[in-house]
Amino acid sequence: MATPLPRYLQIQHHLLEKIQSGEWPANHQIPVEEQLAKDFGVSRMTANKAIRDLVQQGYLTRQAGLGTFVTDRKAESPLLDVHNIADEVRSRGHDYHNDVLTREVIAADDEIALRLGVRLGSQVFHTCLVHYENDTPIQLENRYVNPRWVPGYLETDFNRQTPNEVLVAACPISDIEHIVEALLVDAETAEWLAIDTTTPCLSMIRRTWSGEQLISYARLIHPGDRYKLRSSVHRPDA
Amino acid sequence: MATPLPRYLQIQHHLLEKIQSGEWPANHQIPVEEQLAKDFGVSRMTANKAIRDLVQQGYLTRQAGLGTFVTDRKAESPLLDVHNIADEVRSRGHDYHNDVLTREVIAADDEIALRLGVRLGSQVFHTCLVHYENDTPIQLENRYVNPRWVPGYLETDFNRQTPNEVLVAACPISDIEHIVEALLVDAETAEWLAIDTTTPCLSMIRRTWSGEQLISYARLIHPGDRYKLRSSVHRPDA
DNA sequence: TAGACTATTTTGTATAGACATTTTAGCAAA
DNA sequence: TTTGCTAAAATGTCTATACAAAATAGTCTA
Repeated sequence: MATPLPRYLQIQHHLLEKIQSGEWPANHQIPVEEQLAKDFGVSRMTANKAIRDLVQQGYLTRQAGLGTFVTDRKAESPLLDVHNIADEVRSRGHDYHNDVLTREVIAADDEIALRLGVRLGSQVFHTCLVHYENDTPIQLENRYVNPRWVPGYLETDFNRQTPNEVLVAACPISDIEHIVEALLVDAETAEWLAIDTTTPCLSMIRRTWSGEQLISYARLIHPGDRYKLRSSVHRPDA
Repeated sequence: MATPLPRYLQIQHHLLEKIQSGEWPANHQIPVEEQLAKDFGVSRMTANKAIRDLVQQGYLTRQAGLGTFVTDRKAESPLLDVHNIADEVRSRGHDYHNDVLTREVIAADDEIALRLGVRLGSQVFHTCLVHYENDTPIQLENRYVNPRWVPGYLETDFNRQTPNEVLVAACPISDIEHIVEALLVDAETAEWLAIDTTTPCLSMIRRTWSGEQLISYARLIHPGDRYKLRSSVHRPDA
């Protein structure tokens, strides 16, 4: 590079490093403009420009008479996350395990054939698992998988690799559809989730495609008081 | 207000008006810094500040040696259409209308200040609406809007333009975050939605950004038996 | 005619200084 | 103890100027 980095960008990088390394936690007061200007040997206006940009970008918060502080914002979840429950639990520092209730090959009935896009009576893999966070059930997963695309699905040790991970490993996931609703569950489901039948639950139906191929149809039930679904969408062009 | 609007903000407003009114279409070249400075009787640096901010916010695009141009935005994403409750209802061939329960300016308390990213005590717009599909309530919308980015919000006729549409019209929506959970609602909310307090409901918290600016914080409550949330994600690269 | 040079326009970065506004802290007066 | 004043610290806005870098249009030259 013939042209060196502008000095205000150098200052920004310095500040971002402090913020992103965690050396400056949320609400930490950063050096005042005059000090920054002195440290970097620039005028106050240049330090101001550097800070101003970071404020607009949401990293810093300023208040006249008080100072400039690191913005307190929650960790943003990855944008197009394939939503792996095991990783999610572990990222909270908790233990993850699951119980496999069902692991079978079935003939697709009306509903499954329709939802999975296969012929009536086709052989389809079916699993039913309860996922635990620290011994508390947080999800009941009922999943139907098209054997054509993930032939080894049923042989998986699901405590080593979640159903989701098996799919991701087997084929590139290109499309995901979610249908979410709130409902009450039947007695059997309630028992598996260790809740009663008056607890509102989050039902999530997830269909997963690889290219034009419908790979898997899953129905996930979360006890309402133990789970929140978070999603972010970012459009870089707008 | 004893303190007049800073001149660089006056310039920004002038430019935004030209852009949002359509007088300056996409790719239109705006007056050069020197001209703007002369028109508003300010120094070039002040005009530069005004333009610089709008570039960061995505309204303008600059190129050294060429000029400053109105950013060419892509057509609105289906994401927004899907989440526009009025269009959704009408697309089902049903009638849509809403009741405005609250329409006010409030001082941001702890929670609102945190969630909307504004200073404690800042003035914030607040509206509370019930959305109907064929005279059946399907959503209670509690929304807080940052007045800085959508100054005319409170004057809207919400039966002609939903809150969501007002935001989309006011600024380019670049990021949306949803947090979804299942829960039971209090007696007042239940009454508004014409349900009882044992009906599981879908709670959706939606935060909307334009660039790095947090525009709006909304809490949407749907009766569980009357609504399903549908979302699709497509990853072209995978 | 193709290529090199030049001038012009416009944005990009940077400076040093000035004054205004906001907030807090400390001190003095009621 | 409460109130009010003042000083300070810090950000907010603004100016006038300077030079650098990028793109373009025009001109001169080989």
